Amino acid sequence: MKTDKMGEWRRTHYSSDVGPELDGKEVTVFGWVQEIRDLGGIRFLILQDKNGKVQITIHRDKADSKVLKKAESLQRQYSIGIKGVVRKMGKAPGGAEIIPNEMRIFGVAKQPLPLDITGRTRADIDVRLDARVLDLRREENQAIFRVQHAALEAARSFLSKQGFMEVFTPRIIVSATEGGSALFPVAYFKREAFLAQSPQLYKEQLILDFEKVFEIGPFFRAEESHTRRHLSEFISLDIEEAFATAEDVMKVLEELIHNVCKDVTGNCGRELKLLKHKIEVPKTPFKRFTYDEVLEELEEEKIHIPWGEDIPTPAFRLLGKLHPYYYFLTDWPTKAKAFYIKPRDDNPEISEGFDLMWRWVELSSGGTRIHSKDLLVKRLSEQGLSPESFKHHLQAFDYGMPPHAGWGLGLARLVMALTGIRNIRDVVLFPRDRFRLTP
RNA sequence: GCCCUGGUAGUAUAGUCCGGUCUAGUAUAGGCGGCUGUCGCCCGCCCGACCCGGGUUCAAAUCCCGGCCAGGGCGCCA
Repeated sequence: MKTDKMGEWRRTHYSSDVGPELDGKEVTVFGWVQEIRDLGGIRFLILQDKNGKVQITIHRDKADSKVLKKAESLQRQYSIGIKGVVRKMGKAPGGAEIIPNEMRIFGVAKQPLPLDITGRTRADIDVRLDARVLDLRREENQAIFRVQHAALEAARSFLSKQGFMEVFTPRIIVSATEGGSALFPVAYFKREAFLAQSPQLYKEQLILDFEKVFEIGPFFRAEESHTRRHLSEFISLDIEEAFATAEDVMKVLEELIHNVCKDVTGNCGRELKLLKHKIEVPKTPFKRFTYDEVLEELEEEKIHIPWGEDIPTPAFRLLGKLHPYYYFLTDWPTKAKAFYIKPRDDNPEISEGFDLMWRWVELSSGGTRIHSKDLLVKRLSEQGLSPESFKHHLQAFDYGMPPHAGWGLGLARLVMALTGIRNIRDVVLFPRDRFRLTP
């Protein structure tokens, strides 16, 4: 099919701008055909753009013959332009519609589409992800990413006001020595390198110069996990602060969450309505439970966890039922935390590490860091890591490393909390998991 | 890596337990036709499917075995 050129046409209004107050005004709108309702003598097109939908109405006996002919050739998902006159009309959605004088077809769409873009016939997530750009036509899906955008804006603005500076650390790193989760190897010229699993070491080094830094970026973990809250590639929001303790950065974190919730609630009314989700803006300070308190609580529920062990997922699910809000878990056993988390001075068995939970999901994890080189080297060895392979990191500790603390927050998990979406794949545009590498 | 569940038109499902009634039903999308106020428009007609391989049986969408794929869960996830 022959398509039209955009030519000199430029959009004058978005769908959301078209209302009864524009009655009689000529407008140019661009967008995609979401639905066609042909009643014979009258034909309704629902035109969708990034802001919403507007109805285009074509009367068979009144419309220009060229417009009529084009209208008859339209199909779902064609991208088109309409130049027409707004008419106040109580019977139209939003109280107004556009009567076209001219129509241009820019892009056609193969029929039938691989899934229902109106969302009435629901498709499985696998089918939806295979046709992700079409899946993202659905307004609820677009709403998720607008919420994410608002959350990011709120977080950036909050952190900047608190004196944090945004930085970027390398995604390509030299060795897999950070311990813990598996890394993806990459061919780096003639050497082997790895994709970074976190900015941890770099952000710690940078507080020596900038004191308060934050980073928002993708990280990679080659885990075997296949759950609704894990991906191989995820966006992490990290901060690190000099001359600070766990309690200090927990305050930053809870204030950040509070601000994000407040801003998203204020700015994303339409999106939250589309998602049928209400955000309860959490009051600060958040509740804090110690590891020991949680173990006791679980004991009452007949779940026994030996002291020092990590808390298994089913136990976390139960905790989420008991505490359906944002809360901190503190005083973790040192051996359950990473090598760089500082043991308490009065009891080295217990660390100054913490987790921020939302119900049963771990949103963030952080703590006071070790700033003594000797202790850090000792902890590395205890965890079976070689201090030699950390020499570039350790050099920072020779140059006046101050006490410091920080945390990392999983963006997609936060968006899940903000939208009520239960599968992390739904809140990532093109998710990468153990089995999915396309599209 | 382990466990559970599933795989039927473009999409979503019924049928599977208890083999024959299935020439595989329904909705939606798509095609054709009709309809001047729809907003999940409506009405009529049409197109379109049992994941792959093997086995059992007179007979397999249905039972068995293997494979592939998917979903969920667990472990793992500094």
